[in-house]
Amino acid sequence: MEKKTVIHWFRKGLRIHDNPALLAAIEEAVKSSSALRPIFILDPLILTWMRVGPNRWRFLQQSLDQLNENLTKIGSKLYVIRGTPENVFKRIFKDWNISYITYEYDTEPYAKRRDALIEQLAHEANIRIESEISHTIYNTQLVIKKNGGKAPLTMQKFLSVVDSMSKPPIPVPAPTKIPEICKPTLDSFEKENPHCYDCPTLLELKVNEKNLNACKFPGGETEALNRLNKILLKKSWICNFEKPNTSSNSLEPSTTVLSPYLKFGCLSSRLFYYEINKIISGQKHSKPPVSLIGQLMWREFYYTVSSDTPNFDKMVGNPICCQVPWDTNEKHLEAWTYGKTGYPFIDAIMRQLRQEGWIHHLARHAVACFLTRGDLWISWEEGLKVFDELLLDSDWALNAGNWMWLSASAFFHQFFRVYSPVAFGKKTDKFGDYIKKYVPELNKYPVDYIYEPWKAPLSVQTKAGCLIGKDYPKRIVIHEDVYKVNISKMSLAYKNNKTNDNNKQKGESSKESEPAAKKMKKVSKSTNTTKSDSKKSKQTSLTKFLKK
DNA sequence: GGAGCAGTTGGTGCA
DNA sequence: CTGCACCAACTGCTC
Repeated sequence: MEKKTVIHWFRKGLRIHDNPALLAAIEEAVKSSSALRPIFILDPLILTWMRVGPNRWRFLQQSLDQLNENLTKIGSKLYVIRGTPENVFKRIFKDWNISYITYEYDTEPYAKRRDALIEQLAHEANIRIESEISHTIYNTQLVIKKNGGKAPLTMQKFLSVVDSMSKPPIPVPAPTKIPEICKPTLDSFEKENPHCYDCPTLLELKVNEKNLNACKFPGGETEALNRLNKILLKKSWICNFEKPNTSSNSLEPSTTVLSPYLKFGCLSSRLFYYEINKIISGQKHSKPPVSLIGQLMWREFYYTVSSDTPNFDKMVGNPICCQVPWDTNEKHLEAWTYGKTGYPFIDAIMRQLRQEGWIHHLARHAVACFLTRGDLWISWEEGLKVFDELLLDSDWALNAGNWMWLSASAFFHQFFRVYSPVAFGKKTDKFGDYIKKYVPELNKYPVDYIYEPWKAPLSVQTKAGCLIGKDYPKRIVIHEDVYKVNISKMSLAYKNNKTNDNNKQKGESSKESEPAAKKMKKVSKSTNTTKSDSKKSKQTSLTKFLKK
């Protein structure tokens, strides 16, 4: 009989620092003189259905490599096991004589289902299983409890709730040397194939290295800590940080780019939180929601709301999401996705996203507004899918939450504030250097036309070697026309939502009211000017009110 | 229950 | 260059 084995199961949390579940596993292994096997499960099926672009596969591959390195340094290693979690556990329950399993708690619905299944299996096999909270700074369930059983739906409310709670747990140190006695022997698979638990290569992850761009943000815990430590040196920058004042289109990132490391858990959000707090305490400093701590609080906020909201990543069946009759337009969606809208600022952002896997938060605002309520009137769920594929930091809760925010579907409601695909970028890059970098076909354009190349006279276009409509697309919509129509469509969607909500509350059948989508089509044809339309709607709501 | 205010990050035009 | 009113007018929260 194989000697007893203790498992720590890595999923997110790809680090050894501030990893309480890993520490618990080590402690148990030492105490019971068991073998310690830290594992990561690589499900080959996921390679076929998950929306993960090559940049993020590379980031994961690098993160696993560094995790294995860091585990090796303390006398262990990472066992990467191929298969579905269910099949993998069924097999190792038998082969490894497992007595105890630990993992980091995960709030995502997919993860909750997965973990419930494994907990059930462990229970049936009489194996102890324990999870620790360390992906978020706060325990999301406690935040919800403190707020009366519901997730706070505004940032201010969230901040007041966490302020009234006790300070979050202090990060735990990384483990040091693991005793020899906890070293596992080779199992029968390893005897046949000594490399069967090795970290995956890019080839195994079906990434064609030839298609990859230069790696700007390498994955892994060591990279994460190096990046954090460099930032921590900039004390006055940290104290003065205000997100809205950072640039969406500088040639090098104007923010920390720690998000991919937080997403995979290469960096502990609690460590980041405590290190920043150390620096700002006793100093004059910016405050949430715009400060660096505020950025972490936004992450907590979305994690908390998403854990408490059904269908959080969808419009239909999502109780906090405004139901909007978005259009489908394959051509426009494709133009947006590949950076061919004819708006250089928008296209530069979308191309940077595809190449590098990271774009500034405000750049995300500009393209998200453009896709949804601003210009194209396409569902935020389509944008979410593209971001999910291409972002290194794509995080289920944050991605859906921010898409709802930008499309004014939840959290944010001032839908009449629309980003201009021309004016917004000019504020921080008046010469268009960012555009020239990512949309190189325009790099000979004079500064007067770089944001609006369709305005360039033919002679200028010829001289710059780039004809609009041939070498660079003609803009696919006229922003100054469509955004006004879209504002009034949004206004109507809000009104319909309100009536539907009221009907629901009264317990009336919603079938009686005309479906929102039908109403919308009628109106969008007749909306020429915002003024007359909104006056009309004001009147109708007033008469309705008087009739009551 | 209604008024008033605030809400991480809009754009434009004018003083 | 900065500050401000205006655009038309949203929701959630507080009092």
